[in-house]
Amino acid sequence: MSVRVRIAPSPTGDPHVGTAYIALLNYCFAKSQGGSFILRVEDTDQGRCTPESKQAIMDCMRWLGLEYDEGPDIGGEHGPYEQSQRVEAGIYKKYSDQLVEQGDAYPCFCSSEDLTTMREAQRAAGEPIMYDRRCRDLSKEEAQARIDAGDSHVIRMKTPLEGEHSYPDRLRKNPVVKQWVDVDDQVLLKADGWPTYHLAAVVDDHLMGITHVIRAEEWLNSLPKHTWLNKQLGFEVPEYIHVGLLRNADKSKISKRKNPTNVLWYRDQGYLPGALLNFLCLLGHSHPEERDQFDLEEMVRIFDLSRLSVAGPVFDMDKLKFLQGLWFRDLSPEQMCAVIHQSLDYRMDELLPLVAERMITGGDFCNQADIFYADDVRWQMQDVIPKGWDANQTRKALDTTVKSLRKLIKKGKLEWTAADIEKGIKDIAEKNDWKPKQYYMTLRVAATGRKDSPPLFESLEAIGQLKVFKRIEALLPKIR
RNA sequence: GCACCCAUCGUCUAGUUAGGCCUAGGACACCAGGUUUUCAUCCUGGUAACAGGGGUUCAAAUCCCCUUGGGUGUACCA
Repeated sequence: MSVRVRIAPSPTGDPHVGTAYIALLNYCFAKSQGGSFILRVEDTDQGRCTPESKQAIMDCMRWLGLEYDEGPDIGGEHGPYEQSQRVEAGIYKKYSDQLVEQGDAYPCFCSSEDLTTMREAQRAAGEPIMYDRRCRDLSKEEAQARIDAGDSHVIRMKTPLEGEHSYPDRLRKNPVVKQWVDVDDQVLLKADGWPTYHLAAVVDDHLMGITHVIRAEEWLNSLPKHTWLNKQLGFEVPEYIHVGLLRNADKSKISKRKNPTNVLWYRDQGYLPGALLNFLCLLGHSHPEERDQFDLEEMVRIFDLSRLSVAGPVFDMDKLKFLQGLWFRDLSPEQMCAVIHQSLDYRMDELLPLVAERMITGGDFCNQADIFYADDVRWQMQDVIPKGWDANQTRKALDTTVKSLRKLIKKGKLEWTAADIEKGIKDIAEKNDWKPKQYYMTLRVAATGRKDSPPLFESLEAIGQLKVFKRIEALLPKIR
């Protein structure tokens, strides 16, 4: 039987670098086995999924060169490849009904308030937090009566109450063992009639003939639910393989607060897809001859699941930059030229309005726009410390700014847009009684390295939250 | 809280599946030197790790146990 794998992202927000990572591993595995790589969009969360995000995921895959053999926009024998369309076809409902009929699932009428109360009580009592199964043993008649009466309900899986689930994940030394008592009666069908991930993924993997599921470690805990669902539905269980999560430098799960996680950011910033892929491949995997630089074709050639490590690797931008440098300098002048044009194009609509009035010739764009691309900023200390302020005052102002803005972002009170940034910074200025003349100048110089730059708040937005903070924090210890 | 996963230089890793070839190799970063009008590239060299404790064994980074540390999950999100 030929290998079939899939990448199943949820189109909420920007295409994530973690998705690209898992996609790469699946792609390499499939291609190294002569198999197929499939894109399936899991848009069953009606509140959060957007068509723009779906499009961005497909653009992102194409940009990376991870061409899928079947997917939403190219079709295939097992379509549709968007779960929203499959919901309409009644696919999930059918299997949910089957489980209920078999006695492997049941309707649950608990409201979200009921559940919150229940969880709070469990937390207070120091008990495990999971559904207490109060609807599990409702009689068929009673349940049917409530459904007929139009009571809002979900369908939950009726997990085994005893025994253990053991699974030999091939990346791990020992089988992964979990007691059934620790497994929750997971919701399969929501009150709106749409499936949750668990049902949808298992059903679609089966229907699409998926043989191997290479996914992130965050799914490991729900593995018993998935193997169980497969079995109760009479499906052949695909092989599940769980790989380590990408991490921030502090080892927490990678997040956009601490790393650029939007793949399109790398594209717009002028990174080469090959370099990004090369870097991603080196996380968790290694070349048998310990080589560092190699392309997708080579990755497919050397890819070997037994060479995949399980520990979650730290996403190290320094290494990415090193590889990107190697890749870029390998380009012919013609290729470089094309890449430069393209990366300029990606951001031209955004950046040109900012710098246009300061330009005299076309070439001036480079002089003005460097602040948006640079990784390292060099400051003249006499520019950093404005007239009327001393080193301490300057340091304090910059430090306070970063801390305050970070706090606002964390609380969800600040989106990284010019308007929000302006509001945040004006508040800080007022609170501390700092005059814009000095305060804005020191911010401008700290963030851009220059006294002459486009409007402050728009510039900060365009430079990006991560770079702004990074630059200021790099500057702080140098102020004296 | 409860459950599960993981553990070699600061980081990515080789070595672990088949214990000896490991006085633990490579790469990034960092430091020093060389090339370069400068910077970068490039070249040379250096600092730096088997988390701790018990076993098993003639022999353990490699196998087992405990501790510690880190991570994830615990949603009508995926």
